[in-house]
Amino acid sequence: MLDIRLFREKPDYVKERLSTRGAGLSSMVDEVTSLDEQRREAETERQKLQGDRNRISKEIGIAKKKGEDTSAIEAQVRGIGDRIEQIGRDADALDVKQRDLMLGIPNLPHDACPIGESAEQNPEVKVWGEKPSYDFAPKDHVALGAQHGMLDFEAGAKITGSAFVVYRGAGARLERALINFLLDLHTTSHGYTEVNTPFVVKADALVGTTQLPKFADQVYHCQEDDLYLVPTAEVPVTNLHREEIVKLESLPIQYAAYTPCFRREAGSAGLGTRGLIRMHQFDKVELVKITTPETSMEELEKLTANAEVVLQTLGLHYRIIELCTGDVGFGSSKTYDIEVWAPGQGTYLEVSSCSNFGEFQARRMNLRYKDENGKNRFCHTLNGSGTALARLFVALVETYQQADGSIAIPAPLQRYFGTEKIG
RNA sequence: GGAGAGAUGGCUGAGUGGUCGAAAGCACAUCUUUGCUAAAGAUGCGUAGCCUUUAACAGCUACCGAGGGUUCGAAUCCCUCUCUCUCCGCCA
Repeated sequence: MLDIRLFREKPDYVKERLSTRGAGLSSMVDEVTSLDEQRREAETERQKLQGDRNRISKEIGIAKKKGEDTSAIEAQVRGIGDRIEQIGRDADALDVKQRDLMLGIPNLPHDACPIGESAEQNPEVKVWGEKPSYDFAPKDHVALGAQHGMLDFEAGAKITGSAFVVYRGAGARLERALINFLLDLHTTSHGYTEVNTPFVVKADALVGTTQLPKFADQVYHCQEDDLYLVPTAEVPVTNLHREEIVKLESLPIQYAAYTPCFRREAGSAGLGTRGLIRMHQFDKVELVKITTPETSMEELEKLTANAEVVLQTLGLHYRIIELCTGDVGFGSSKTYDIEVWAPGQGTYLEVSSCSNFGEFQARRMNLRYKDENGKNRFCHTLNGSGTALARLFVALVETYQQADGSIAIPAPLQRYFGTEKIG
């Protein structure tokens, strides 16, 4: 959520920034400011009447002690009470309306975020390694998965539905090895604290990290208990500190967490992809940082670098693109996407999206810290995948397939997996 | 799932309809004093919003787990919910 004061004081700036995301957003600014004016007018009136009531009610108490008759003055206060209720209803309604509107307005892209209209304009900012070449026709992970009995899409469809998979044998073991490898890497080499959270959360948590209310159709909801399956560990982990005032000395707070991620992918009918690329459930190790406003941009660079180490250690070719203003996510002010090369697909796959949300999420979840002057200020929050598992699995098996059909396991992963190759 | 108890400011803990945003203690901050590494005294010490303002101060409003209700007036009475603790049941 954005700061309402920014709308009052610099409406043109807010409009200008929002318009870099796309047309149509800047008109919301005028809607907010006019609503805000009405709301405050009603609020001020209500508060003035409440003051009257408080004052006169006290007088009644004093008069009663003296044994005086107070029926006339009581009637007067009753009248005030009625007006408070009327005006209060207006004020509350305007307040809800304003909040709903504000929750639907995306974050302002940072000045450092490149201007652009769509994904085509995302600049490539880094390339690491090279596309591997093969003297045979590389297979894709679906074929390799079937060949080694690692991936069973039919079983996933049978017990749950399409876009769910069953990992078997070496596949299940590889998935588990990768999770352990990633958690160990980030906790021992990069200073993150491992957390293991619930995989279901309440609505407030999703509002805090911006999945609700706008993207309600993308999350699985358990109606009976009003709980949601996490679409990413970002949700439970960032919300760990919601409604807290954290100590300045504790910043930056850095967490690494493994969770499965559940996404309805509504709107992407058939999901349009083969294999593991786009599933309703996939594993992911997520990195989350809570920082001061002054350090968040440099922490974004570090976070991205931490995620890159994963691919470097595994020897996987990747590139980094920076999302332009027209493509950057709803809550983000600046985002890097890391895309790994998958030879069997002949394409890059997004395995990590590293974002600085500024105070956008912190404001929604009321996450603050006390600064040097003892003043409460909103923290900045960041997160990035470190990395998504399913696509990492894809890149790994497709990259390391051998002419004889076997799959080599990169050296750093061998102690987690147990052997040097599959097949 | 059943029975009972509870939820008050950073912490402990008073307060059962009227000058209560809330006693007291602890902790913390500043100052003073004695002096020596501890003690005494004074003052201050919640959050958010509104109004005003260059800014601050002052003022006003709301907040005593959450949401409703009763009342001229609610931390205090009533209802619903959430969470915590104890006992019983069930259970990996």
